[in-house]
Amino acid sequence: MNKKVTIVDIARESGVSKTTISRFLNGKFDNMSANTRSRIEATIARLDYHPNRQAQSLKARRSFLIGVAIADISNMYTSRLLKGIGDYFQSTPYQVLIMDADNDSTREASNLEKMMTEQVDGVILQPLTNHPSHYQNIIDAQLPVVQVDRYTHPVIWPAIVSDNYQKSREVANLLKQSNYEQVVVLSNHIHGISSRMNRLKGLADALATTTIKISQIEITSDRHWEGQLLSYLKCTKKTAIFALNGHVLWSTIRFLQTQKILIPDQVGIIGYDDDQYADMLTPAITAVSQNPQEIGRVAADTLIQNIERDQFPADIVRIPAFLHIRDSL
Amino acid sequence: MNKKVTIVDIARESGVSKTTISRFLNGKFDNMSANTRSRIEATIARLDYHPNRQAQSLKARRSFLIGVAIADISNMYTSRLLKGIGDYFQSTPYQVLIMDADNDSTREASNLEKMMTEQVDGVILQPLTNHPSHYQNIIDAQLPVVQVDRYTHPVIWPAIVSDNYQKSREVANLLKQSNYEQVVVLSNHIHGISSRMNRLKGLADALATTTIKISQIEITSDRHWEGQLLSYLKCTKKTAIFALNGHVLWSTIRFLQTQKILIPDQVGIIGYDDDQYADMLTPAITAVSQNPQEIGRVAADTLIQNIERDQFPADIVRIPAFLHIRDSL
DNA sequence: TTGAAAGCGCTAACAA
DNA sequence: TTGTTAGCGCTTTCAA
Repeated sequence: MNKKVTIVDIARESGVSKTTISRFLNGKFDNMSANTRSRIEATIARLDYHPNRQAQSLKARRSFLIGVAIADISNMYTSRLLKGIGDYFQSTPYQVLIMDADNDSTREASNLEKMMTEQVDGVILQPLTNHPSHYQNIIDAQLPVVQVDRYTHPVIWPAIVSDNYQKSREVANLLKQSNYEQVVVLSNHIHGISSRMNRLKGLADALATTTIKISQIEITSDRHWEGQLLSYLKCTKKTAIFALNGHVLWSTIRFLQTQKILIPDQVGIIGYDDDQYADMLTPAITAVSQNPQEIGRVAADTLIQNIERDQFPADIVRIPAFLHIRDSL
Repeated sequence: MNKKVTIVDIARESGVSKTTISRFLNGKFDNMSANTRSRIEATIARLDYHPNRQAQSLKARRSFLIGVAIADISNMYTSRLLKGIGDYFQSTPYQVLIMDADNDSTREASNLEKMMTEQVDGVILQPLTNHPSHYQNIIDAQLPVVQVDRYTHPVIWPAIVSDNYQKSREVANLLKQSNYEQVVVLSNHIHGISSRMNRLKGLADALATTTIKISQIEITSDRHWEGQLLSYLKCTKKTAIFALNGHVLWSTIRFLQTQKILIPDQVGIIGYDDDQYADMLTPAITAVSQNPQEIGRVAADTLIQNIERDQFPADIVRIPAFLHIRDSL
């Protein structure tokens, strides 16, 4: 490995002091002769010099690193979220440190510890649990944090989320219009995940004054939910399924296909569609699609406002999702 | 913001020198009294101390940062690749700096520049172009690099990819068995992307001795390709479409659906399926699915071998993809 | 078993 | 217009 070239090398080769080089690096040309400036420029290019970020950070007492603590990296919701975040930071001096918790609370804690060690200037957090006590270390450190997709209870940091509650009321209207008598809500572990709880609550509130019955099935790693679902479908009531995220939606449809249960004749279905393929199935699936890219962009912007201008914007910002009405309900 | 607690604070509060604290941090307990050790432990916990990574890096002259330069972050291939990379580094002292080029060569160059400034210890690169001259700066810096998904020509760094060429030969066999007379290869910009070129070449080589005719359509941002495709479908030959990536596959199917062109009666289709939903359509789509997570894991491991043991393994490692035969061909 | 001191690459106050 | 110097938080050599 070749020896790294440092500011001292550039200073020596340019015949000036490293102070002058530092001034050059930081764009302070006010009191610099054009000659010096161009000589430095040439030397830097010739030696392919890159200022050492660790040294700069040490001196500046900030890392220009933003931690992004993600629940699970391998789904399209997260991909698009990261696209929004990455695009925002592209034109800033910040770098993004993405850490995937793989839906494991222990790993999330470990990720946040690592972020502290990396001296991140702020965190974008998709929290795995809704209890602030899980995040005591970053609270104590008074690290700027913006939540995405979900929020803790009580809400201790700004949060950028979809308008889940409102969207579920729209879903409820659809159910009423089509004379459904029963709706089965399918989701992964729901307790403590604000987005899922709001999706359920919006539906429950909107259906409270009707005779439409709500049931709920939580999908676990065993396939117990399939039997439960079948038993709900056995009754004579006109039934719809509401799948609270993309993965659940596709698992459910796949299961219905294997059981030769016809959509929408034998059961209606609606769900959240992370992947935007819902229109490609036969029948096309009525689905809610979110705007995670915009959530990411707004979250990044909110965090930077927070870090650089000590501004704390509104607690919860709701980015509209869109309900695509198609043929499955 | 509260003042950061440093090694000096811990030293003072523990009544020892910072040398001793440093020894503690680095697990050098050989010559340390149990008393001292536990006192330090307590102080660190009490003050919630985190060693400053920038200072450590500066001293150690390495950042423990790995740069991951990705062509486009928002697709499932990349998500699963990142999952594999992240899982690997989880248990190491390295952190991962992911940068998305958004399929823009200029942005890729800028990302690599940023990585140099961040002093990354190595790079995992999904190259946007196949010409090594595009990567002159990281070549000059003698930075350890491992390529994923694609490789430059000539191959200047180890590469972990799918067995694209081989898989296309299998596709060719399928085409022969089903008596197709013509195949239209649909893809994004193909020149300079080794994976796509190999997918095309494998097919061409395997069909060279047959009468099956190969045509190629490159998908651009205008919708010109749709007309081209239709004109190929007008002829009387039994025709199949081979879509070289997931996005192209879905766009094509969506287009065929709008045109009411029946699969596989009027045209057969086969393609690469990043999202693993190909079995859910009607008819289920015959598709190649890759193993990006394993590619990521192997790439990470190869890079670390390279960095830590100066070992340079085989040039190109091919991770088997799998051809799922379903009903669309 | 522990500590003093130098130095990693950079910035900035102060001096010239 | 440019340079000297101290110091950011840590590791490590050498000494005790």
